[in-house]
Amino acid sequence: MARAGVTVERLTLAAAELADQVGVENVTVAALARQFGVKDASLYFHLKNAQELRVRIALLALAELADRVAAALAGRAGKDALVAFANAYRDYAREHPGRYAAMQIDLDPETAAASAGVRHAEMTRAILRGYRLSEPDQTDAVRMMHSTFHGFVSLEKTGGFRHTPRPTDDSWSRTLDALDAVLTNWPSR
Amino acid sequence: MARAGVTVERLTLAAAELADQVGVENVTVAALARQFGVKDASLYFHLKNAQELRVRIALLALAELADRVAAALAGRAGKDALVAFANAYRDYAREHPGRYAAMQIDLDPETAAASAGVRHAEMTRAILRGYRLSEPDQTDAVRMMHSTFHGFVSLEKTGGFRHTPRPTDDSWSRTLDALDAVLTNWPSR
DNA sequence: TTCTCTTGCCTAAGAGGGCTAGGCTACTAC
DNA sequence: GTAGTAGCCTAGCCCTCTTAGGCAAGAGAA
Repeated sequence: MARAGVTVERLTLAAAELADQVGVENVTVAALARQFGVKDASLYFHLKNAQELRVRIALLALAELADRVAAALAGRAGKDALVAFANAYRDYAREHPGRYAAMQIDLDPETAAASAGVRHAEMTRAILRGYRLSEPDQTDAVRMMHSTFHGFVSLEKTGGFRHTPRPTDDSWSRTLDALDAVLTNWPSR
Repeated sequence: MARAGVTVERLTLAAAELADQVGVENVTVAALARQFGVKDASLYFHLKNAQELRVRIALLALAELADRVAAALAGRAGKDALVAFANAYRDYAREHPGRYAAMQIDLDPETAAASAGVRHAEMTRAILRGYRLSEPDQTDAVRMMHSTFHGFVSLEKTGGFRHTPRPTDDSWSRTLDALDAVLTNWPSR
């Protein structure tokens, strides 16, 4: 009997691709086992449980996204950097809806701290250097920025913007303009 | 044999409460049946399938949220209205995490059009009357506003802000300040 | 009251998925 | 070559979703 050669890495990658195709909620241990030509029970040698699969997809996605963002930010500053970051973020979410959805699951604190989410947060702060904000304004601005990106992408995906004919791409770029404007002129108390 | 007195309304309400307690993904036909002292199969007399349950939770939540927002907006205008809307939205999401999560599922177009989401959208536009924006700026602004609210609430819930000590309430109110500022001075092309 | 029809529940049963326990086998290291 | 372990298997349990078919309670008509 030849071995199937299952590894956690291969499982995670296959799970991520499955997630993009059918949604995270449909990423099942059984489906993966079929894909690898192996029985479901066998996968529990590599995984603690089905939840671990989703967590691993999330961590993979966080790392991939961080890489993309890093590449997009290289050599840019100010609004240029903002737009590049935003587009990298949105593009990733659209290309990988399942991976993106997995990112939203609640990671336990230690896992989150060890994840690429940290790199992500650092880069977000890096963008704001161009806008010369000091604490705590910087934290507030980071949170607003992240909220705007995530909210937009998320609503766009679930069809929240469907009832108005205006192209979402247009609204997106105007939202980035607005974000740039408010960061440039952050309201002081 | 006394009848259990199951109705779609009672089912939906129980499902919504269950969702708030254990999450939408754990709202199961079987669990509801247990709660009503009835066999699972019996519920299919009232429901088409398990998905319908989640849709009904979503519709209930949309209606409840629309009511809350309407109440919050009464007699307010400008930034006052913006803040009232935002807080009503966030409070609802925090009090009813399961219902809120259910709201994010993808409703098919006709269902969505018949839902209270429409009322919601109208009220959002009503806020913007105070800021005197004309189309298409108004649509862009509505989308940005909604994105910010949803994004913030969503990230707050999944722990996305946990790595920074700053109280999220503070970031929230500063975000609203910023939103007010950018709406007041919407960047023209 | 009695008959009838509909409504609301039931049992039975199959298809999946999650997961554990225990066993066999192929490779690895000595 | 042998011991040990890593990688897979079968069997089996529980849970959920869903369909099919049956029976009884209650409402309305005769």
